[in-house]
Amino acid sequence: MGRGKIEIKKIENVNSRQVTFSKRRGGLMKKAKELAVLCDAQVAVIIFSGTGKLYEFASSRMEQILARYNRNHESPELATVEHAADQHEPTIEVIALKDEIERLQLMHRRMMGKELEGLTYNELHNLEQQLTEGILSVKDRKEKVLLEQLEKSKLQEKKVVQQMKLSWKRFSSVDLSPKPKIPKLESSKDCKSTMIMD
Amino acid sequence: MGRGKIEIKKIENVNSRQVTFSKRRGGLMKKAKELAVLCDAQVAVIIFSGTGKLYEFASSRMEQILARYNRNHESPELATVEHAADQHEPTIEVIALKDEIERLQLMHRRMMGKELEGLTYNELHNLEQQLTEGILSVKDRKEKVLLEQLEKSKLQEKKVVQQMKLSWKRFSSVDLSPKPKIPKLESSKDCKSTMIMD
DNA sequence: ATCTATTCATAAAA
DNA sequence: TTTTTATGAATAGAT
Repeated sequence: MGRGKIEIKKIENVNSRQVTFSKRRGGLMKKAKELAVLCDAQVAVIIFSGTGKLYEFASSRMEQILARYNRNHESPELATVEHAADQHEPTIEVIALKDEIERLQLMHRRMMGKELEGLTYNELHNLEQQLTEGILSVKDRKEKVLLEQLEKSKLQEKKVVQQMKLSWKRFSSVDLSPKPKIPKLESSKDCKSTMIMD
Repeated sequence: MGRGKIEIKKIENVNSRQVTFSKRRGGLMKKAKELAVLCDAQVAVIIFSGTGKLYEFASSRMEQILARYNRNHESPELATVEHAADQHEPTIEVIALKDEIERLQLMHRRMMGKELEGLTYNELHNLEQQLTEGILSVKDRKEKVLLEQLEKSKLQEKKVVQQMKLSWKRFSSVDLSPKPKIPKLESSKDCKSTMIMD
């Protein structure tokens, strides 16, 4: 229905794909609304653009239609299913990957204490167990990190103190040192602390 | 688009409403499919006829689209973390999806207390905070589930007790009949106690 | 976004 | 319901 017939396959040109999306989306929404009004039907349309933006139409509250769908979906013998449509071949892999992401995200949200509604007591218990173990490990690790930092600090401090002692000795030129000094070894990179005088 | 223009309002004639429904439903499904293919969009259409029959179209798994809808709908301001790159080669999208899975899996392992080596003290602290909040929510939910179960148990118990009382009464009142019937206790949730007759 | 030449969808009839 | 056909709608490509 335009200046020429088109083949129904993915439009490769990004710009015209976007334009067509916008036009046809509007058309689809209009048709959905007309169907709902003319035929007294309950209609819901959900569209995600290629860039992930959501568009929706619902002839009544979307939640209600989806709830009804979920109920009716359980009994397939009562539903006429005009299902389509495996597209090209890569989409199957992509769909699988997206499903996996979905699953992982749900798991993550549940570990954050969200969307726990569907879980049984045992599942909740296992989740709590996991979280408890996680916390213990994290606390352990935190402690270790702190200890390491402390150790480093002490070492640093010691070096600085030694450095200062040395400086002091040289400055006062008094040999009170009980033991002869081993040649100074400046191993650390930031122990540059400039020797005064000489 | 037909032999005459029509007004968009409910068609009162039942038969022509039915005919129009059938035709326009087909048209809508076709348009939905075309939109999905042409523009690489994810499209779902759900229709309940006036008589309650379900018709559906989904360009991929309906469950997956509805799940995605639920996520996006709850927080419209949070743009879905969809691939930033413009897809021309499916491999780019696939790689992006795999990376996301990688990221989510690492996050998950860290919440389980594994692979914490690279994290700073602050990151560990935040992680612990998250886990703590998660545990609190889970414990809350667990308690709620237990309470609900307890409530249900009590109700069930009450029903059973009533059932027994009733049975007892009948038993003792007709104990002169040749064959006293002892009704069986139905363990079903809806103890319909259908023991009339005699 | 707006404009048309075309194709498409469909109302009415069969 | 499905098919046919005349017509109004939707829209592809251009501006």
